Amino acid sequence: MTIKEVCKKYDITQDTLRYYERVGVIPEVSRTKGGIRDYTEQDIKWVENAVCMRSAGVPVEMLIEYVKLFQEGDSTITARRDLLMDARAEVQKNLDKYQATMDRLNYKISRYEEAVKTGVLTWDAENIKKD
Amino acid sequence: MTIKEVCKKYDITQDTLRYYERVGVIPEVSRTKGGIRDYTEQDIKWVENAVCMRSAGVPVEMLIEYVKLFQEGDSTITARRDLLMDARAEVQKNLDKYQATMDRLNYKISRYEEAVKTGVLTWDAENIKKD
DNA sequence: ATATACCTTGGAGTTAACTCCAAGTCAATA
DNA sequence: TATTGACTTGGAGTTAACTCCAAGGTATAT
Repeated sequence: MTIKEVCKKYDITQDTLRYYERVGVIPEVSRTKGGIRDYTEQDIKWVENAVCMRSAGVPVEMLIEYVKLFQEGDSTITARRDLLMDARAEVQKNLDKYQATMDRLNYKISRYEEAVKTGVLTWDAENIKKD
Repeated sequence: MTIKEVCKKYDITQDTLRYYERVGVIPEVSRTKGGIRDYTEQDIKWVENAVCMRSAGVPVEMLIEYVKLFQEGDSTITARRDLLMDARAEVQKNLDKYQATMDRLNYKISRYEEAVKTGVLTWDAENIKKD
């Protein structure tokens, strides 16, 4: 698979994909004789993983560390597990924050829907913040 | 309430709080005769809102726009509602991504837990990716 | 074979959101 | 009242994660 196809598949730019490879967010990708990237299934799995992790804010630094450990072989299995658990804790923390923000936005929007109908913006006694 | 107290309450730095005020993420904060910030309940509500929204990745630019509209008065109520709905859609999209990443991490970690016990890292037929 | 489009690399530039700094002012305490 | 610590401003610097660029190689269509 060419870089163009992979980029389209995951909706990222070629620059981003080359950058990921350059810094080690994904292992080195296989090439044609001419030196042009030709992604294997394996390569694509790594890309998919990177895109997913990045979309949840897992730092590039952490993905690099994971790939490095992976390439060192089975002796790093516990280290990799620990890294994944750290990442998970971080993602969960953010998930909770995002949920809290959704709750706040839903409340505010419900007040605004009301205001658009009645022409008056009101808040519960608890929330005398008027914003 | 002093800037120090507000920062402690929301676990942010004074620089960040002054920056928020400077660029308009929150409205101008009230001052003592000496010109020192003295946050009112209202001011603090704005800070709380900003911190919450930022923690879910709502861009500074969007918060600035909201404050601007708010200060223009009731004629901007529908515009503010629309802005909030845009923000909500964005937060929801990210929430979904975070959840997808949690699922992936949970699966990987379960495989690693197994590997730590048995010494062998295995994957389902579907997931022959070995990472 | 030659033009066209796409690919390569290394390195420089950009963006958002802080974060730090210098020079000076304010306030609480000995 | 003098000193100490916290506060003020405007502006410069930093960081993470891309994003762009130039010079050149590769591959496909005429």
